[in-house]
Amino acid sequence: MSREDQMIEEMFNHEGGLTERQKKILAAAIESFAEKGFSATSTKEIAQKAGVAEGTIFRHYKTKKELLMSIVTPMMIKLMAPVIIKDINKVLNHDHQTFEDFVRAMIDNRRKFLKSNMKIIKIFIQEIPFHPELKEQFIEHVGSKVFMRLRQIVVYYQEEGQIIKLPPDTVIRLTGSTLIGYFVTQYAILPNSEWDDEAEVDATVGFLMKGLATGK
Amino acid sequence: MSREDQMIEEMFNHEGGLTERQKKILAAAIESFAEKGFSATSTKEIAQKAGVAEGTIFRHYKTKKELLMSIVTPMMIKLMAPVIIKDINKVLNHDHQTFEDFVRAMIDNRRKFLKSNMKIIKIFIQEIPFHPELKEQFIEHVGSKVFMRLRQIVVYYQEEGQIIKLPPDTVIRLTGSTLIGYFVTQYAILPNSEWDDEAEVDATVGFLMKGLATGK
DNA sequence: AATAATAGTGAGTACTCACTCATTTTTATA
DNA sequence: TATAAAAATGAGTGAGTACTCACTATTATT
Repeated sequence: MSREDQMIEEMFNHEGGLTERQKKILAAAIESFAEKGFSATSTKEIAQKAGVAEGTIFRHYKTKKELLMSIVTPMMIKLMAPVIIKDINKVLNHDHQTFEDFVRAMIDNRRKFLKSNMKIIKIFIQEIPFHPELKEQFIEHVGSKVFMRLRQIVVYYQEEGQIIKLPPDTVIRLTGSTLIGYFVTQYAILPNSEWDDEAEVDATVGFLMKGLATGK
Repeated sequence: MSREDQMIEEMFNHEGGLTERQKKILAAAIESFAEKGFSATSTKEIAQKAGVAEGTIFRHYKTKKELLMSIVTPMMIKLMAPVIIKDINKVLNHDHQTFEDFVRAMIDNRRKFLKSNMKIIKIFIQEIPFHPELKEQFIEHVGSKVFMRLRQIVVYYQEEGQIIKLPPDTVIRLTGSTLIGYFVTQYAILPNSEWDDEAEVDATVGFLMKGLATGK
């Protein structure tokens, strides 16, 4: 395990050092922030939902905003970790022979992440416009590192002749748009409707592959 | 001009019957809601920015929320109007010979709409998660009508043999994801960066066309 | 068992919130 | 120009707001 891997492992387990009450506060805050938004949620409400005195919240988090950040920041670490550790290695080790293999693996991987972090991701997206630090943190963590790796991956498959030689950033944008659109439709727009997932995944991946096929 | 067209015209000009002070209040509210969010904006702040007494706001709008709705609702009418009136007719009149012509016209059309309604659209997107009525209104106006028309358009080009015969809703999703991704990248993610728009539009449209090409 | 350190409490603080209403200012009508 | 109607005002209202702090309960250390 590399030094970088260890760093990330530590960041993951950072949540381990939480008291029982702290966990309750976090759970209550996640619930309320996701539902009503940061601004419209009162600390009194969080305390009640957590079954804790209001003062207890401020013993652990200096401000309400610090509570928000302690929910959202670790999620960003989680967001980037698998991309820069596992998937990139699989590509470089030729575990994913085709770009399609890679995309399908990404879909699986990101779906799991989405499902187990729905509420926190919701909070993150909802609050990004109002807290510039969030965007900055995101660029710092995800933007620089993940993007760099994704560029490498794209260039790799381009040089293999599997996908069109557009600028890598453009390829990432087109692929990202398509996959995010797939997830948003399934989980945000039509969360309760009938949805033939196998067919939709096939259509989406098929569309992507044809759209990015080499011009030859 | 059909009865439906007239209805929409009326809805458009609904803004006409506004006093000078009302316009100032709306402008101030749009500014603050877009920047800080609905919940974090106080009526006092809006009044000050508009150069108006706080009571004046409540003479025209019973509640702060009614003020929000009076900003956001007309925008939804504007959003759907051009789609259901102009573009659909052009398609049915064979003004857009190819699906590519249609997509490019849509990009132009929606870009103009976006540019002249940036802040209100920002407010709408930011507040949707916290006000279920907004989502319901959106489905009622945009969802039902616009979607129906888009389905017709897709079926038309499918029967012409220009695009693949996936379920129309899937085609709309893939096209929508691609175009929304293009706009979001340009205006929300990289609003200050260098961006070769001609190249990006060509890449995006090219990707779409190849991705949706018939399998023949 | 005594002491120290940490965690938890909830009433209290100064302040802000959306909204009201009696009063004043502006506009329309005669 | 006098009178009625409409619009605008801003001090006032009670109900919150995030956050503090003197105090109590619990846990760890000697």
